[in-house]
Amino acid sequence: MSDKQHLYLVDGSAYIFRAYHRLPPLTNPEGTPVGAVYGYTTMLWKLAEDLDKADGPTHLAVVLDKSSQSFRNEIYDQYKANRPDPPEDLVPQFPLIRDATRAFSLPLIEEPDVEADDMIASYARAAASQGWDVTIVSSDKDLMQLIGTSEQGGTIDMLDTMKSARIGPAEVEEKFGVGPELVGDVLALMGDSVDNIPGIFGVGPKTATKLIQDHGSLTAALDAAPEMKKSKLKERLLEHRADAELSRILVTLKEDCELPIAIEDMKLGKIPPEPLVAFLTGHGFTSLLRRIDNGGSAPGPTTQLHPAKPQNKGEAHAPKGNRQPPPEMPEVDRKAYECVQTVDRLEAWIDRAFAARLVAVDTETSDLDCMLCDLVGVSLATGPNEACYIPLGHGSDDMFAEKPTQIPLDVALAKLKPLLESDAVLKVGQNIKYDLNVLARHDIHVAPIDDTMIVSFALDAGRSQDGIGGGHGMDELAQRHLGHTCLTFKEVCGTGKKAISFGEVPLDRATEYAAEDADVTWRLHAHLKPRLAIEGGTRVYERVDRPLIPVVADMERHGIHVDRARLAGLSERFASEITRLEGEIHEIAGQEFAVGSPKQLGEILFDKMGYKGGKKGKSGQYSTDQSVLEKLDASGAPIATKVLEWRQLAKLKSTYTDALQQAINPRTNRVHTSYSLVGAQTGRLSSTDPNLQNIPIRTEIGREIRQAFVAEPGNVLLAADYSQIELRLAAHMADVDPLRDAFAAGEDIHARTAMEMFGEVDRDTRGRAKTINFAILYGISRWGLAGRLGIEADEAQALIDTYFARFPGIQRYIVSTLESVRERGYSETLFGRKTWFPRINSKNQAERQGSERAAINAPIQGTSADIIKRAMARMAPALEQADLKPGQPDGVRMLLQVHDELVFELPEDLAERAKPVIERTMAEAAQPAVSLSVPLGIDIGTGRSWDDAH
DNA sequence: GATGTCACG
DNA sequence: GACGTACGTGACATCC
Repeated sequence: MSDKQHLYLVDGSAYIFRAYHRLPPLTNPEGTPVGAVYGYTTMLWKLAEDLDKADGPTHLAVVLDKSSQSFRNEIYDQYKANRPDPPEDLVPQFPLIRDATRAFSLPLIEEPDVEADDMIASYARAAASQGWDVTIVSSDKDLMQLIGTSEQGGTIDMLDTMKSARIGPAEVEEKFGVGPELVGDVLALMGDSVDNIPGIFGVGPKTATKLIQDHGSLTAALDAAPEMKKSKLKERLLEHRADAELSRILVTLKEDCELPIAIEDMKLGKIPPEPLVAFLTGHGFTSLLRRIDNGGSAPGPTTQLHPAKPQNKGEAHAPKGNRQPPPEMPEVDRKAYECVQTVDRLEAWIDRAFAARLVAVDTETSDLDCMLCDLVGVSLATGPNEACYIPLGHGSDDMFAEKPTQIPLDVALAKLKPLLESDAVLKVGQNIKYDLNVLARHDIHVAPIDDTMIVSFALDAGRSQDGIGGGHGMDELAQRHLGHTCLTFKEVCGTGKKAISFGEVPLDRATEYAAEDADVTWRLHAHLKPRLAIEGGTRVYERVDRPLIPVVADMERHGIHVDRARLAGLSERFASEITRLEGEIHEIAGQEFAVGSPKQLGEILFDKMGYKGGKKGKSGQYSTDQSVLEKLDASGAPIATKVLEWRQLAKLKSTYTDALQQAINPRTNRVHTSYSLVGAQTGRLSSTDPNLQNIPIRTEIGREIRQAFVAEPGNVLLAADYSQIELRLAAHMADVDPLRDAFAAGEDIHARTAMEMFGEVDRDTRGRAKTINFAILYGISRWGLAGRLGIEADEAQALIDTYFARFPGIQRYIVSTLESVRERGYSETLFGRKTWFPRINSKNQAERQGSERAAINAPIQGTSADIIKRAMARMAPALEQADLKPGQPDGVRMLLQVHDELVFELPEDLAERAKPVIERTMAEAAQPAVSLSVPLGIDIGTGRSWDDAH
């Protein structure tokens, strides 16, 4: 083996297009494609393995196209203009190519304004002129011009990895009939329809080769044209000479590009295993992963094949992952932003976004409620400080006030629509569900999308202890990851009574705020998205959460019908009952007071009336909650009964019957909740404004509120819920055979537990068994269980011991889960969703134990959330396949999700056909990613109202 | 804005 | 020896 340096330059962009077409379409069940990425990964692997071989690389770099625009577009505006959009399922793979390259710790070259071919040419020439050998990993014919040997003895050849073929001067001669130095001349005559290089019309490879062979060069061939005998070819050569000369320039590679990384720095060494393992795991590339684990061959000559153990054992409360140094980007410069006020400038920005293939988008509106607001402006960003704001609805309502210059709303939206809907351009937003809804109301259906808030959640759920949006809000992310303080909405719009709507903000100020939001979103995406692959978040993000965003947006936008008159009737009834009870309470107490004030009530009950059992909390206030009042009630305190009744009615009236009437949207006449995808650390959704996930059901009087949720005439509501899903998952995850058998046999699970625990089943033992089953899911303590069952702590401990003895898997699950969380800092669901527990090793016992209980529960609650989310993402395709017209006025529509339940509205006559489709989609939602050892049971029903559907 | 309470899974 | 006692949410009323 000689000690000659050998540089390999990988043409990554060209590779993935070929890999996409050549490889089987590897996709996961949700259809997230990874075929090309897989091909690319195996290719890098193979190259790295060749390190010590003769002719193998000593140095290696990957070159990618930065954007689809280059200096050639300035020479010829039609350059590559005919190029079709990349296939829809290739687009999401582009960023993953970068992730893969980083996972191999390989240098990555991406330069604006030139193409990958130019960078390859420049590096190849530079290396060869130092006497290095160069291999270009590509089969692109344009690059064949470079093949040959330099004066310094460095050879340049090519390697087609798909055909395992070396391409040297002989192969070029065979293909083109001329040597590499004349390939450019042949190409200039031929043209290229894909790149839209004109060439000479009617001249193909055969003719082009012959002309160059005969005349020795392009110029000579063109010069000889007048002398040729009369023919079609002669005419064409004369007529299109200029085209050929332009083409010659276009196919010429720029060989003097600035080299951003020195070739010496491309030295290929041992591939560090950690990021690679993380990447392979994250994408489920298990066959490659096994090659590392089997003591084998991480690519490259490795001395240490296994990933190092994390160094921060026992320090999980001090995570480092989300405190990375900011990436290399210029400081945010608000003066760099453009306010777009003409169609020309708008078109320029749209072109720029198409060229970049990725654009951050943000909408500004008149109100936080995306179903009530008006669109006020749109901002776009294509890079750091490359951002603009397009005002569309600025100016006060005063008709005499002068409005600022703005592109008319309909004109601007018509221009933006093709960009926002183009498969070839990824739209990135921070909480993009909001923008999806705003734009959908203007008939713009934004896709494909990425969401920095959801990416942050997939990476860092639970890491932040408090803060609006659970620590995934933009201002917070900007501060944490970019070290940047955003302009706040309050700074721009003011606060309180003096607050103005965004449409009243002067344009210069509005531009600074709005364009900054898009700019910061772009930066956050660049920073956070690569972490997904490195840290194993890709699976849950790509397969669970990302596909859900448009699904949930649709549910929000459609809303649900509530019967206003019925709610008003209930409000009236409750009001008079409340008044009556209040009078009776005051009479018993012997004075008037605010029944709704726990402070006053506590003083009345325990000080004035002298009841026993008053317990003061740390705020020095008596507790008067339900359990306290029930005890008083049982010991014969009539006032406690009345207060309990009063509390129930006051709650139902204020929170439901009054508030829901207010929540009816006057435009749609329906109630539109807003779901948060980052609201619960476990991965559950949460629902706000109004919360439709806590509509009463447990009491008779509460269920009357459910009766006000109704279908439109001719339709019915369908409710489908997972039966005991968390217990089923616990049985599976903890390997509890008796529970699994009971579920498999369709038994009453609490009765079975009672039998195992107490040896007999009756109302009492079944009820206690049910309490214990739930206690298990929540992380049990003897005192907690004792309180719930009204027994002593040592009796409760005895029950817990019995439970563990009967179901030994449970204890193993608890111990191993806690061990893992203490060591790694996070828990994981069956689908790989992480929840971090920064206080799991806290010295404060209460804090630590609280984290432990949450950590025991999170994998179960989170897996349940993953499963129903997968069902939701698959629901529309499943209904479509069954011809149930999802989303259409005469079809089936999903309206609500309540953790283990989905609510649909559909024409009455579709109900019987819809039921099995919905049931199957929900029951099979874990598959094929996860194979459960218990069946998932679904209860399903229909009715005019939500109550009737149960 | 914090606290207490209670609606849901 | 004290701590505070089941997991995950959101809305409302009161009070400071």
